[in-house]
Amino acid sequence: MAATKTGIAGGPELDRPYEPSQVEPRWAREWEERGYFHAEDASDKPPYCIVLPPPNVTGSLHLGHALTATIEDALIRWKRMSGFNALWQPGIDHAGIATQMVVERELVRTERKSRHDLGRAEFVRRVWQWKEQYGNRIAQQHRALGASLDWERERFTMDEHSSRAVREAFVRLYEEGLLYRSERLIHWCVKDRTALSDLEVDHEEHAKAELYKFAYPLADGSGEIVVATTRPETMLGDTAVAVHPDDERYKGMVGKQVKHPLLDRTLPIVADAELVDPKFGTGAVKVTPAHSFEDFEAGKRKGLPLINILNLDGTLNENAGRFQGQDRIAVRPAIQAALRELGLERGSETHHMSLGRCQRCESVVEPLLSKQWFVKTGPLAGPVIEAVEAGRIRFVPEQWKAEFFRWMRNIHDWCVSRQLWWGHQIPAWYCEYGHVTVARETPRECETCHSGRLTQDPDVLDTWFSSGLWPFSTLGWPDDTPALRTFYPNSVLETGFDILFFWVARMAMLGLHLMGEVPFRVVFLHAMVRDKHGEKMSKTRGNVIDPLDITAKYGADALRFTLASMAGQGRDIKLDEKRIEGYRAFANKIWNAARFVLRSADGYDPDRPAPPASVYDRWILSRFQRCADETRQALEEFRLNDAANGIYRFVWGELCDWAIELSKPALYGERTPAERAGAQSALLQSLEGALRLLHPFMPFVTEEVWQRLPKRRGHAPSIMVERYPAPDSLVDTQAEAEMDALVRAIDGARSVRGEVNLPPNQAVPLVLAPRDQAAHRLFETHRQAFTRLANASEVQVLAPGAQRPQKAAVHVEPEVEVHLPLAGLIDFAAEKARVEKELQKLEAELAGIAKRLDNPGFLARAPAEVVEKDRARAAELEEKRDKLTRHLDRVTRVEDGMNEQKSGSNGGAGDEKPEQGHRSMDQMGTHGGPGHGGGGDGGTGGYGGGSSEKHESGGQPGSASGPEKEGTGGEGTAAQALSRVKSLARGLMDKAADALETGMQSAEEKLGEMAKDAAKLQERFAKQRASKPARAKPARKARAKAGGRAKVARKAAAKGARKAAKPAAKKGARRAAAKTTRRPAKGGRGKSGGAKRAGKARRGRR
RNA sequence: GGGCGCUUGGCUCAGCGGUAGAGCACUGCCUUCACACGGCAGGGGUCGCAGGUUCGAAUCCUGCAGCGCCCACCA
Repeated sequence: MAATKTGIAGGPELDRPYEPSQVEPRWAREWEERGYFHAEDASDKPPYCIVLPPPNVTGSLHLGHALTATIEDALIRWKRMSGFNALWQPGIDHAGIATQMVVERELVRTERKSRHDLGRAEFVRRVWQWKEQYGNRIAQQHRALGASLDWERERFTMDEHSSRAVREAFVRLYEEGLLYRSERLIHWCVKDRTALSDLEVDHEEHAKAELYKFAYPLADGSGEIVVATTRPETMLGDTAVAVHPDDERYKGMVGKQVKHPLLDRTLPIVADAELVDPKFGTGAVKVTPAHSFEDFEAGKRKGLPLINILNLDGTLNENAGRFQGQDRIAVRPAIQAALRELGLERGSETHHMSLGRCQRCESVVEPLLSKQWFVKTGPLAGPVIEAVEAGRIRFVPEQWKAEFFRWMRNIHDWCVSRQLWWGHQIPAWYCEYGHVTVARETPRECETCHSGRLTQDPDVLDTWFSSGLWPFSTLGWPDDTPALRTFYPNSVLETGFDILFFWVARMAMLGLHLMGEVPFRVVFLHAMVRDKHGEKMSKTRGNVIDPLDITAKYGADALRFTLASMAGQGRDIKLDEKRIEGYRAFANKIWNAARFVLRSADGYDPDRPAPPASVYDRWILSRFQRCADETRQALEEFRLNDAANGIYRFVWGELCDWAIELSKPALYGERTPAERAGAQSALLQSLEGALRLLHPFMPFVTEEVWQRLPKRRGHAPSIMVERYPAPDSLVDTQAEAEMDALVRAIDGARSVRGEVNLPPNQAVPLVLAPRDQAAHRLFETHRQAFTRLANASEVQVLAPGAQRPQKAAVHVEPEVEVHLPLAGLIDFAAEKARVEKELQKLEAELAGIAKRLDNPGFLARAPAEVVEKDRARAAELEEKRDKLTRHLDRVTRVEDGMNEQKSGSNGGAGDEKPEQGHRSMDQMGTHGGPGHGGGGDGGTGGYGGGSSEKHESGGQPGSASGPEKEGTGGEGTAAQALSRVKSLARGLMDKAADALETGMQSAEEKLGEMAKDAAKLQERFAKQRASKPARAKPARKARAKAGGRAKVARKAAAKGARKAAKPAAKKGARRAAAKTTRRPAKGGRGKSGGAKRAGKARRGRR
């Protein structure tokens, strides 16, 4: 069909369904080749900059990356379209430990060699080789997602420039005394044989341990002191026993010496209130300053010596005497045995403690005395705290600020040296006399003694040191570059909350210190994407989902939109593939809407769009503008989910469900040429605008469709360099009000149709009874809308106050009563039940309001507008109630008439009565029209005599109505109940399957849980049965007797009965959605669209 | 041990003081010429429990229970 030719070679026709795989790779390539992703170093446009959190070079794209990319690309594309010089800075992190481990494993696997076999230089060369081979993968994966990163600026934390920045930062901090080398207790991983920072240690909660007690004999032989420990082996490094100074038990012992039972040493008994909790254990603590952080501090206070008993691989060293060479954990029984032999064992108990494990390899981390480099964080953190307090850095969501403060205010010095080979080697050199020279370039001689024999510190820097410089090192720092001047501070730093301390805090400290200004204005933290069990996805768990598999299946657009729509979630995002599937349908919906609109776009001139010709045109343009305003607002506030959902709702619930449907007659040439042009224009404009609104979220389908739309002269060559929809003056409250009334009336007609079980494809006549002249004009104008959208065979609009048809089902709105004169098609007993049900609903709501309005406290204290709203609502409900009551009267009498009819009398239609009162009037005759065949013309054959035929042929309504009146049950109800139970059961099964699959629960636990759930299920089922005791069986009987047609009546009657006890109303619920005018876009598209929502809100304010 | 967060229909989640919502799933009807990756209609929740504040509470406060996360060197 190729409505408009695109500039893209090989573009598919607007085939159906939409096929993302044919579109996405092409545009991803095209955009990049055209240079759209590139930002200028300097520009007249205002700058906007986000740096992509550099993924690990070993990384493969997972859903966390995809979420990051989705959010950041949405922001960048939005800003770019809004006239900003938008830079999204890409890069890769060398990821010290992680990468070294990956390459080491690979080495063992392929060559059966360790890195030591290769030597440092060769090993590092291999890592680079690995990087060249695989390091580009994640960048390609980002391209597939449509990420508009400025690839020309792509960086690596180990590239020459970054390395220079690292050395510069190191030297400056050293010179300022903010970086020092010191022998201190650090976390040591004996497996990876490196120091770890505090953050790289995970604490296993409630680790089960043995609290072991043994006695130290006093040196003077006057007795013993019993200590409790979870680590008996560390007694080899003990240099004291501590008690609480106020502990009466040990008062006389403080100052005495105890004899070490296994080594030839004595140690003092000291008093320390800080270290010792007299209530714990025996109240006496063995002190091992070299192997416990707490003891280390105590040792400092008491001037105790440090005895290191460990080698770097976790075995005991020469200080362990005869235990030398054994592993520190494996040796434990031997130590215990030795103590037992000496008769010093004093029992043990089970104890729960937290155990530090290496984040990477999970081995138990050892506190170890070691010489390492540290960053003095106190002086760096202070200014950052001030900056955040002053609002120079803002947190979104704000709750993270508190967490950030907590950490920053209790910050410890940062151990930055790592005993690895892969990373930035520390720019410090030592001469043979132990002097240190720290320099930017390799020095020739020692700056202290001028010795030429220098050795560089073999250690490398923590990966986070280089990524801590990322917001400015990528822009050219330490040079003063135009890019740095333009894009520092970055606008937003967006990342997962899990690296708030690792990365964000360090960037804030280093950035503020080295640049003199905070590195970013906003810290925007997103949730973690979890697997379907809520488990964190990680390589070690093996539960990583490759987003590209998802992309291949549903398209990058669908994945991105899903992630964006869930971006509001605080901590966890449990991704359900079904959701993605749903949004693929959305892309397809857009595709087809465009297909349709383009099909009748002939004659449309985008440079001279026709003015709106109908309410529909003005309405959809107005709604578009509201959607645009709300989207921009949501984006400004980082509510991406609200933005995405709002657009979804506009496109599906308003543009497709209503605007397109209502415009069809005009587009098909059934109206005037002006109306046709107006409809074309309004639809194309709102579709085109919606595409631009949506582009940051679904870049591909919006581009592909946009290219095919007729465009203005001088339009941009791509939607991604078009302007984002700006404020305009399209809002038309008049049109919205009219549409609102119209939509409610049509919805009402549909609803009645549904409830009396008319098949959608069966056209039936419709009679509208408007409240006043204005309503009359409105509905007269829009008769055709009912024909099309409520499948009316004929629409008659009565004069206000005119006689209503009597054999009808009805829906009441304030402006209009919608009558379906369906004699012969429906069972009036059912209609009666239906209306009674609705009346009950109304009464319940009225009662609620009345209770409030009768409450003096409410009247006195509630805001005036709340009271007024209630009054208005009450009036509305009362009016509706009256109308329905009158309708019920008519139906009741018709029912009698039908009985007569059944018995042969053909009358029953003569007892109509006027609306305004209860005067009996027989003179109506042909007045009302539809009631009497003569009122309408051809179409009215649907009721009256002709319909009787249908009636009879369709089943036996008469016979159905008999049992129904008492039975009030239905197969519909039975089916619903069944589906209910099925749902519950499914949930149960899913949970069970999950639990078993993950092996997270023991079978016993699971059984207990299932039993509980099963009880709940049973209870519900019982409740459901109890609420309609006599129903199921009579219903079945009735069906058997009455045949299919009786279903209508049964269903309606059953519902009436069921609902009687429950005042809560579905319609009321729907109305609730209307109150949010600010954000009508909650959740999905909804059945009734925004027209209704907005309309209801306005009505409420009246 | 300290701190934070969560508990709303079968599932995943919005709502956070004024009439209980969305998507998926479920039920019924409809292959009407944009779309069955569709349309229309419908069923389903006393918002974890117990108190309190308020004219009014999913919404605010307190306590309890369950779940999760972060921080911390308690032997």
